[in-house]
Amino acid sequence: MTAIFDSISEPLSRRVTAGLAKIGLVLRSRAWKGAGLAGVTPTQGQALALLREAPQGMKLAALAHLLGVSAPTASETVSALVAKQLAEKTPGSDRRSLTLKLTQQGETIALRTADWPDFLGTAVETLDPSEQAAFLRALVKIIRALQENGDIPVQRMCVTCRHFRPYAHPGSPTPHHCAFVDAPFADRHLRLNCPEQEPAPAEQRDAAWTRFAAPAGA
Amino acid sequence: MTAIFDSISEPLSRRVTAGLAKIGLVLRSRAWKGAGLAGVTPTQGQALALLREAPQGMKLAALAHLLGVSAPTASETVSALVAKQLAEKTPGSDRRSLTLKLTQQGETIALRTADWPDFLGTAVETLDPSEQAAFLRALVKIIRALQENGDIPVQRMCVTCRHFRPYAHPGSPTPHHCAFVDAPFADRHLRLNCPEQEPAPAEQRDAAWTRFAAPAGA
DNA sequence: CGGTCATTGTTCGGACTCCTAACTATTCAC
DNA sequence: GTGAATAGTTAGGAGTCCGAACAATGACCG
Repeated sequence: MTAIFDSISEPLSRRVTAGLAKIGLVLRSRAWKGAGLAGVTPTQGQALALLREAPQGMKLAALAHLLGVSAPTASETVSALVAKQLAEKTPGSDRRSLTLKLTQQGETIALRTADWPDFLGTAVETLDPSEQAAFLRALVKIIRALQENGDIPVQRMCVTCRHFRPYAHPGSPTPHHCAFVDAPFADRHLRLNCPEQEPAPAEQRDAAWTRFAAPAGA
Repeated sequence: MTAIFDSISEPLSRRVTAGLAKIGLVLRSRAWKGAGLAGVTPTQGQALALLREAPQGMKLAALAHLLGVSAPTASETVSALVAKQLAEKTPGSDRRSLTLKLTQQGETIALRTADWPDFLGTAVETLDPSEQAAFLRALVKIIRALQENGDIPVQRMCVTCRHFRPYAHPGSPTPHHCAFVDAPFADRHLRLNCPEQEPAPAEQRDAAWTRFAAPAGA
């Protein structure tokens, strides 16, 4: 039953990564055009978005880690934002560290630049809802694997959260449960960046993952 | 049956694009580290990969378009590659245009740098095969939508190919058919970059797409 | 033939991205 | 206290990216 294409094609996972890379490429190139209009460049825009998600402020090293760049690059980027009066450096806990915060203007710009990948959202919406949900579920799995491997900074995802109860309601259309808001939910509600997320202890996390990742969800 | 999460969450498509953006971010940052070892930078590596797929050579403007950058940027990038003796400029059809080709060394490096997203391949392989296939299918849909919208250069995909016969074998595990090699295939074999691809005329393309995209494939 | 006009690619100036290496200031550990 | 770790900056260099202005060449038209 093996098709000829199984032997003559590149591996499936390779074609998938190629596809993801193509999307990454266009995101990068769009970021220059789109974010450029708002007067900020891609990395600066990314930094604004990250700072917006951390209203209590963020250290430079943390920002560098999240951006996936070295400390000097982050330092330069922040300096540029400060020069544009979109962010400010406030004293941190130490006298050597500092806390980064957005200014009023920064908030405004951050909201505006958060829209730049809208063209991609439009493309995603050509998938029907159940396909989007399955796609999101697969993305979560991929990102978790990257995180587990140390290839990506730790994300505030449901699947590694203390309040996540996968398949607490088997058979239901909303089979999972969030113990924080005490409500059931489905794959389509999975979050990558929940403000309420708290990392679960290792043992709980592994058990939850095993249960969540089972093919049939059984 | 609407869950509380439907009202308090960001839209599904937005969370999907956020996930794709996160993967794009790590690809970018990895490209600096990984490709840096081979002595080429991300854009240069990307250019090598594109040139490798076009053994007959490529014009500068075409490369710029595929890279998603302006002509000056492409010109600089190519100059860097030529200086490193990884590519060469040969006369084109005109006396103003030129044809870009890889050198022997360039081939070697292109093969090496083609490996850099391997860490992502490893993560993708944590999905079971049927989930990978569904993921690829969804990626194809997204990329097609981007292409249709002019957000991404035209790709050599099965779904827009003259030889593509979606669901020519309904009910079979390999329901589609490629008229070029005259063999059946499945979603998991879909290609994003087939050397044999020839764009189908508009009418055929639309008919094939309608048939392919139908939820049940019926 | 000569005059436009579009095309192909380059150069220029400037801002940003990104790194490693070297540096200052501060804090912690013993 | 002295020395090691930590937080961030500066310096230098290669690369990425753009728009504007430029030289060629080719195409078209009167």
